[in-house]
Amino acid sequence: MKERSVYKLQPTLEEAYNLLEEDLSKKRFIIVVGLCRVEYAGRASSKLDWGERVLLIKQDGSLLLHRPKGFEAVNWQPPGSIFTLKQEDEYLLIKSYRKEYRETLNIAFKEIMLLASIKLEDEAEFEMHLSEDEMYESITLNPDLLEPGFRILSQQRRLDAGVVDFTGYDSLGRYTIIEVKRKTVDVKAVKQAYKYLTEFRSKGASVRGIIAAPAITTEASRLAASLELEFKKVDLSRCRIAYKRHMKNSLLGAADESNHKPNL
Amino acid sequence: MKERSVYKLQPTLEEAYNLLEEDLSKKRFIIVVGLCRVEYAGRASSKLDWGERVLLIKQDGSLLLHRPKGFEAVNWQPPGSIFTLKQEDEYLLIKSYRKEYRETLNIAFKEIMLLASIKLEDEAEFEMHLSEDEMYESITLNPDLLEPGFRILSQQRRLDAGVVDFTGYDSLGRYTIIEVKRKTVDVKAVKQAYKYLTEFRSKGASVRGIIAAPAITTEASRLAASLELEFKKVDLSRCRIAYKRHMKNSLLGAADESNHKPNL
DNA sequence: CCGTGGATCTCGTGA
DNA sequence: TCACGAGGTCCACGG
Repeated sequence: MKERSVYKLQPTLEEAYNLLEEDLSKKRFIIVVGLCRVEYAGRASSKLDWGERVLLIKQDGSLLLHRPKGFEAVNWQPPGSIFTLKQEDEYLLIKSYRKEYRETLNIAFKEIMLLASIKLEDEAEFEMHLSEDEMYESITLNPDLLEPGFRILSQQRRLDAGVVDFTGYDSLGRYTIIEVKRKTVDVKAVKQAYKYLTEFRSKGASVRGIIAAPAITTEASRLAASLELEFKKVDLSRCRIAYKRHMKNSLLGAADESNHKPNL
Repeated sequence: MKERSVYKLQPTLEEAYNLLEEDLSKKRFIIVVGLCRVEYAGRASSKLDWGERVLLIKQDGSLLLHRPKGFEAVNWQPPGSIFTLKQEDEYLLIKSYRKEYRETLNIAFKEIMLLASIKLEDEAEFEMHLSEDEMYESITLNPDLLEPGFRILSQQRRLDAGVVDFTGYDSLGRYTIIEVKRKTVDVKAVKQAYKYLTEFRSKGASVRGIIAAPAITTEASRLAASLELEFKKVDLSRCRIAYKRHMKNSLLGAADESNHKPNL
């Protein structure tokens, strides 16, 4: 462990103060579990009375305070905030200040059950698949995912009403515009697609309109039908396969790069 | 501490397995610091190779995995997800499954530096001031915050295009609709407000349109001007004062209720 | 259950 | 730096 980590159970507030001071300057990942009270002021303001919580302070100056329940942190500070420590009466005060919004977060600890600080190493690259971009990409590479025989004319074509994802001809040669959504289509998405369709038709074009997505809500489906917009179910796992096949092939072409490792 | 918490430094994976099994069944707040690899599949899918991270598992089944940097968790699971443990080869596998979206999150630990689990108690109520609701409330209580002499006719009135925050008459007796935003108005907000205005005017009414907010972007300002929508700057601190005054007064009137405490 | 809008949203991208 | 749009957004509230 060689100085990389410090753990302390039930430290006194003074011990905690001294440890935290070093942790913050050494920019370690800090975990504090204890009884605290919180005040926030900035874009809004909040108060939270005494309770047992888990505080995370990261090496980049981000802060998260978690209550025993719920996905979201109850109070936080994004990266880059500045910390100051104070010992006051019976409390250990951790103050965090964020310049951009002039936001302050004050946490007063009355009792600390655990203080841990560690220098963490994590250079891995986070790979997210099937973002909206990649869904488009997989369709571009394989328009049959939309409809057998579909030929793409344009992508991300700008209109007055916005940007339409695809235009092209279907297997019967009909001019078609396609709006792609990665997730369940709601009425909002249908209305947007209808705007595009209207814009084309107002220019006198005979256009077929398609919304392509993995799913659609019942109400959106009803609206789409009444607007003569077709819904096409797109299978995400098929997109995934098409995309991976593409990545693999393009990686083969750039195999030299795939062997690179960071120097660290 | 009486069984309330368990801390273990550098546990073997087998020790960790046994401890985690009990922690999960006892629904303790769990903190794991260690070297892990992550895979997620559900609405999207992601992969994260080996690295040192901090895992939080809460008593309500929410999960957060944090890297050494950044505000956001790299992977997560909202409350209610279900966990299973497995020991496989050299790894301790923590699986989390979320029914709603059929999402799975698999975390494989190769080494654990710290395992802590605690039964946390936190019954405090989180008080947030100056949410959008409270901004409305303060304006309702004191319409002069918008414009001296303004009289409110309706609040949150439903239209086809959405819900308009206020309608009423200004000091000159002109029928006016008001859209309130708690933060900087952007073009999107202006367009929305314009929809409301259009709906009223399409019914033949002569209507004045106002957007009230603490600030407006330059472009939104330009758009508002061209659409004949007025921007009214609302001072948040004045809202705050008005709101607090109201809360104080209403608390005086409901003093008996303020003494209630939950039975727990 | 779906649908809508807000958030101390955060975070990227582009002008 | 500002403005705008996306997010595995999450979350609360309405119908």
